[in-house]
Amino acid sequence: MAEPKVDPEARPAGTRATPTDRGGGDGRHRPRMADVATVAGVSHQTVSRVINGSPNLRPATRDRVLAAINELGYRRNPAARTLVTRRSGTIGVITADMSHFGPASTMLGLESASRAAGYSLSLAGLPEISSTALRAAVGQVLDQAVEAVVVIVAHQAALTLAQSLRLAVPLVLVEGDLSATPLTAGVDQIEGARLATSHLLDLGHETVSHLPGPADWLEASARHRGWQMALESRNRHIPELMVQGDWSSLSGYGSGLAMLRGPRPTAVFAANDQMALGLLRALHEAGLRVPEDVSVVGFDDLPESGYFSPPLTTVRQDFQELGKRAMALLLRVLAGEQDASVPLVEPVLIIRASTAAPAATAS
Amino acid sequence: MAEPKVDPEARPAGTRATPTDRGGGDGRHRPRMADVATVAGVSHQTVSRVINGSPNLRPATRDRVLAAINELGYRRNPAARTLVTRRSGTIGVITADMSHFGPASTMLGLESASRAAGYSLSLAGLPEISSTALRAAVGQVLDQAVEAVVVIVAHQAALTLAQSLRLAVPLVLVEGDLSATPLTAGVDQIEGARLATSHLLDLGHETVSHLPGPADWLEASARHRGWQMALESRNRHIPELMVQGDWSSLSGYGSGLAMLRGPRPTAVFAANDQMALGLLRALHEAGLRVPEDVSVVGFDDLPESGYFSPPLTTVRQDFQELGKRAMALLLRVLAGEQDASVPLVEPVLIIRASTAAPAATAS
DNA sequence: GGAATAGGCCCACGTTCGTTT
DNA sequence: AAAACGAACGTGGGCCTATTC
Repeated sequence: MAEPKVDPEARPAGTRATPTDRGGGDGRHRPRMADVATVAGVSHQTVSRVINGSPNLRPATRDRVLAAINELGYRRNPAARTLVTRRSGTIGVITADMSHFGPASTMLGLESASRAAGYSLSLAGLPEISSTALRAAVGQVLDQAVEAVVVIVAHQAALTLAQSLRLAVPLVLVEGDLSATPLTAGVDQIEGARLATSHLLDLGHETVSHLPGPADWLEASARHRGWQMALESRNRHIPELMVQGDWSSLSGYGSGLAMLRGPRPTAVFAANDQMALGLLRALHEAGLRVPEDVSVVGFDDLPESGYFSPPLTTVRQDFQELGKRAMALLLRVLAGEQDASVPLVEPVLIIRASTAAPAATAS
Repeated sequence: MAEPKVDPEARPAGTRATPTDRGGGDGRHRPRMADVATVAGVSHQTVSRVINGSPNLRPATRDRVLAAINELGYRRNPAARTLVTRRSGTIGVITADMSHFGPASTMLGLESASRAAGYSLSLAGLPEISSTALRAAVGQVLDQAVEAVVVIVAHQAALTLAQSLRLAVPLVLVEGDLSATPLTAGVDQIEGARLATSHLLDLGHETVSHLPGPADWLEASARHRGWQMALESRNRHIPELMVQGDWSSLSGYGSGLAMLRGPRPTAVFAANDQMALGLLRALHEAGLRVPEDVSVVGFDDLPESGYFSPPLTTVRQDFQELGKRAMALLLRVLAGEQDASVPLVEPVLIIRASTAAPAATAS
């Protein structure tokens, strides 16, 4: 285990501060409760009472203590506090790639919700998606004595781990599926995929092709299922899947090129906006017009998606709300609620210019 | 100050665990060092020595302790450790909008670098960009007893705060300017803007218009300056600024529309890729071709930018590298280096299809 | 003069460090 | 040389005493 390699205080390494070092309240060290007590002329326990809002306090005393706190710039020591209360007030967050819009926005929602609840966040990233890396990340946050763990990695490996791991603290998985894991917050991916597919069907398309995301990501498989269910419920032919993407625009582009070598679909539902963008590009380069020749629907509604060429019809998920729900779920579990759960976030279809009725068939 | 509202342990509120509660090593509680010691038949100090790799240890003892640690699943208590060592091993990270690609990627780099150095990250988000919110966020991480603070908010307000604040711990500002703040890591924005502008000039454009970002963001003003310097150094006319954007595609679109009402430039340097995208959209809707009628350069190189219509010529910044440099800088400062600094990250021009020589002028 | 009310004292939390055996 | 002892980090909780009306 790597250790911090440096000492933040200018004291020579190995030297310990002796009690006389601090000289009873001079400005050299971080003041502690006792220093405040001295200045206010009370005991440190009274300072503690003031800070924690005990009701039995003479206003004059409280004011004196508050003034002393202010004067010294006192902040309580979270380590000492954690030690005695056995509560760290910290939640561990594990994320795979926070440079992506979805997870990053989820973290944003999580952060504001956690702060509102008085918790702080300790972060752990995943250098790669693997069971080992996940395990290491869990260990990393556990070493921070977190009171709970949130995993924003909607990957099969994370699901498996969540199911197998027996932690002393609750673990919430942020994913988009109604899976078998007890603690889950997510967006209703299946409904989102249905929305997208039905929209295209409603426009008059005979059927809809699907550009799937990586199969081991839970959102990808859920969207795949939703697409399939939407077609089945209307008794439509289920086209062969397009070449599976990896969420990136490049893979969407590649899948689009591959698609163009076969019979051309009139409508495509791409598993996310990035891949949809790559697909748009491939279609454009092939001289096909969107939506006249091919309609395209994405998923996510990136901030940029409304400015693609053409502006992309897509399914919006409210990631920030997702983060908030995950936190709400956690709070309930921490409060002791047995079978706590939160409803899935409902996705919304955003209709723009990349979808239209198919050109008159075989006319 | 909001407090965590719940108790993670299933113990009734208000009840304290008495020493007999834990029953000397049963599985009910998080084991402590003393439990390990009991199992291994040594004192708890010896366990500490094993964990901290003290040289004076009989191998047999070490093995026994290690076995006990394993058997009990012992993890040391960071609070107790922090209390006595006066080191939290935690760095506070303040970010304004981590759902954006830049800051999020920077955090990614920061996270991996900090973990490698044995530090963990404590996160604080900004509900809004303001001096007050910044101050609150700093307070929030300070309440975590962080050993240092990284501010990923390249805003004027953050710069001002960083200069005025006298913290007991170092504060590194991640921004893109060679400003007067002592502790800074950044990408060379001026050079990036120069790269973009010169590229357009080299293609034969008489001059280059600029779609600026919000003036109170340091990157925006640096890019503005870089653009201006590039034109000046070649004695080119400096066109009036386009309507200032707010980094969003929408604002780029709006600025584009406004531009089309005046004399049309042949080349535009947009302060980021999102605004460039909005501009592309506005140009497209006006029936103008890019790059034939207007050349456009962006800044950032989003993962999507290569798939815009047309693929966007832009200036790439390596955000992850930026995060790593910020961390490297911090480590040096924490190690006591007086005038520590790290070189700016060099941006790279990525030439794609949105730039070309101007159409023959006044032919 | 008995009940509130205000505030002090002791201890424990789980580590690490200097000293001693 | 190897390991135990004792103390200390700064806070919060239980308990108890000294005020106050």
